[in-house]
Amino acid sequence: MLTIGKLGEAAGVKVPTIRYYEQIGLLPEAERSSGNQRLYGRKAMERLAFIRHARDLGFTLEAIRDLLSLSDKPDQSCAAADAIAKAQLAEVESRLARLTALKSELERMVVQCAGGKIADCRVIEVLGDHSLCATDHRHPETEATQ
Amino acid sequence: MLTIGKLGEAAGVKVPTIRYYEQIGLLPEAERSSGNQRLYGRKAMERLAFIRHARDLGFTLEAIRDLLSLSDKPDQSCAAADAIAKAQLAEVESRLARLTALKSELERMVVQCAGGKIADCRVIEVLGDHSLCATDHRHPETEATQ
DNA sequence: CCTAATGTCTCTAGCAACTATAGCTTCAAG
DNA sequence: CTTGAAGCTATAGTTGCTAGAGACATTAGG
Repeated sequence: MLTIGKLGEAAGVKVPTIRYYEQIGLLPEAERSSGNQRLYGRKAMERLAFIRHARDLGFTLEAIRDLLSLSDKPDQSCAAADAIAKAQLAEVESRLARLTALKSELERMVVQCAGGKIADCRVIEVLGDHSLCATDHRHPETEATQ
Repeated sequence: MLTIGKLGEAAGVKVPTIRYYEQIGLLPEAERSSGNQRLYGRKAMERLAFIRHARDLGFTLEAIRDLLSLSDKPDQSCAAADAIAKAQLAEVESRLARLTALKSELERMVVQCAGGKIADCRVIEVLGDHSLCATDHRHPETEATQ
């Protein structure tokens, strides 16, 4: 049985994060030692590794919750799991497309900066006037962050 | 003079977001009508467009704050603005690299899902076992998992 | 066996960057 | 003059953690 610190180290997840996952019900309540410290076995370890890997792939905690509840029902069709993964793939592809456009605009901005005064700075100018920008970000509902 | 709703529509920014920007000092306090409603002129419109465009490019509000204060000093060197833009470009490039890796792993997961039962589902399996995954995310030092 | 240094406990609050709700007041159209 | 949309303030919620305070548990060294 591992204490929370060892588990975190093994899974690459910080201790407060593990407690947070328990709090929101992603991990079951851990067993406790006589001194009230959390103890984890192999099952908890695997579940945490699953969560972390899915987080690394950008799945939201909600999606992970769904995937975990699916993985508890091995006899059902995996269509739902497939759908979640496909949605995630679509999300990643759209972010990728947006980021690629962003990158080229930023590159143009940076290259054009001749190192003079602010008044002549292309960075400021391009940001101030959307029409100087080739790319169209008219209604991006998706976040650029994360 | 525009009301907040018109301004928001013109700039593609939601009304509560404009009030939020004012609250955190990104926009100056707006003039008010006799009935206490905010009124905006061309200068506010340009400033909001600048913010919006920079947000679209993924700049944080802090970076935008810096860029705005730079743009108010047209005689200074634009090295600082250039540095902010370069940092943003580096950030975008690193996200891009990560997302590209993510995309290929998700694609593999989805393609391999044969549409059977959860017990055989590659999506669940790959998520549960990091060693099934070629790409190495986020914790290269802790991941001797093999 | 005692002590000091970690590790763990709970609880609360904070971060970005908004978004939503409630309960008002003001404004423009008919 | 009335009605409905749009505005106002203030507060709280969102996601996925992270940081801090103050108290208890465990462990390594002397």
